Amino acid sequence: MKKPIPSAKRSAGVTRPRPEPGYHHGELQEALIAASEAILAEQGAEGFTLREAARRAGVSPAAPSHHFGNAQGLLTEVAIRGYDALADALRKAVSDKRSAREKLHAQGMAYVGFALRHPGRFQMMFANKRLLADDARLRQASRAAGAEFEMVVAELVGGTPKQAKTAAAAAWSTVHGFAKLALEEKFGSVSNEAGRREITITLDRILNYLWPASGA
Amino acid sequence: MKKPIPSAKRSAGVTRPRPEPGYHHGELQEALIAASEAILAEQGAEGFTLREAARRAGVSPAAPSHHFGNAQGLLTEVAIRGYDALADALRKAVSDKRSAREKLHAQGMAYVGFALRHPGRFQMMFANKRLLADDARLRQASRAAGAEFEMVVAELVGGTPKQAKTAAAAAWSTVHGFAKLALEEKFGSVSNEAGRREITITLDRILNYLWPASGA
DNA sequence: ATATCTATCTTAACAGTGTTTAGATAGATC
DNA sequence: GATCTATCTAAACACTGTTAAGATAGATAT
Repeated sequence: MKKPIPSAKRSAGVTRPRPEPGYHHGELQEALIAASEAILAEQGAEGFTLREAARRAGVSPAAPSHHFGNAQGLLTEVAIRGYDALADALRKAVSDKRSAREKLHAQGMAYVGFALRHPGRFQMMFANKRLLADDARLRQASRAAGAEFEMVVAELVGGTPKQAKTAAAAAWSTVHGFAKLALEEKFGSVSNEAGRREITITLDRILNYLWPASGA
Repeated sequence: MKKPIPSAKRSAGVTRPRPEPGYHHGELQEALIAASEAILAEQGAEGFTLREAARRAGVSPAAPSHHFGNAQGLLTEVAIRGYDALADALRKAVSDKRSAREKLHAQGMAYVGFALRHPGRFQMMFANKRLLADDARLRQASRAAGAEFEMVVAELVGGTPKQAKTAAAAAWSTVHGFAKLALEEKFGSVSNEAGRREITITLDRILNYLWPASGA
């Protein structure tokens, strides 16, 4: 009758001693998220179903609703982790780079690399209608990933904050558009390693064209 | 038993005299495509269902299969018309422009304008998994729209064909990414006219930043 | 230790989806 | 006017997400 949806009571104070399944699963939230990510990795964003996620976690189709409300709630959690992973990748990409231009270049490559390596997750992260688009944590995670871009771009272009914001939007649009078009096979096959390597080369050329060494 | 799927017997030689509904609809293909486009306009890409399209056309859920095979077939036809409309918009955008830079700028604005004015259709055009991605006519229509870009970019950059292709991919990626991110509300609300106008201004700035008046 | 309480999960059902099969109907052809 | 063929319907199937009601297990309190 009541719909509790605690959704974040798991790590409250003391550690849980019994993590393994019984009637009470114990780790259902994590199991459902892991199952969802596995489906996205295997079948892509269109292949996800709530029932399949429940099946893989070994519970009934109704079980997820107690933890996530509905499918959107579960996918929102998956998307948040996706944005966190993306932000990590963008952060790692700049770690060993000197110039701002090198950093931006590396971030662009890392962004598309993430999309090509995790297409299902990536597509779901930007499938607003399948997520709780107004969720505060989701918006924060998305913003945090975008901030990684803005920092590097601000270093590159200098200028006013407005100019920096414009340049950041430009960089994000370019790599995001390239990733999306690549995943829709507009630049050739993406299902084999050879195709992905060629696409990577194309991206490299695009970034060098738009942000040449001489500076903009 | 047999699955005919004529799919293009409509305008074969003589004109059809009786276009209005009976048991034989007469114009079911067009009616289904129109219904689908209406759904996409009203509900977006996620709102489309084959049964709803059939409902609007006044036929049973099984009727579309005789003309389009399945939902992918119908949506492929819708996507083809979408690409045709997009190519038209890109063509019209350059018609009154002088310099190559003006043309590219106008095309970019037109591309995003199309996406913002027809979000459902636009999203469906790039939802490969919901279409017959290998359909020859679909690929041709998509290529034709892309060619509008390549022509203008070749005029702008000159250089080798490879350089032109890189530049075209860069331009397409940027405007496509911007459109996609805008539709996912990453640049603010897009549901009201004020929001759309601000987004248009942002795009204008991005294009001026990436392709400045001084030339590249 | 026993009873109670509460979170967790199941069973069952509902309305909806895309697709297939078999059959009915209407328009065109001979 | 009979036959033929394209077109559409009716019914069924296996799915989907979600909800309501009830069972169970673990924790808490007595």
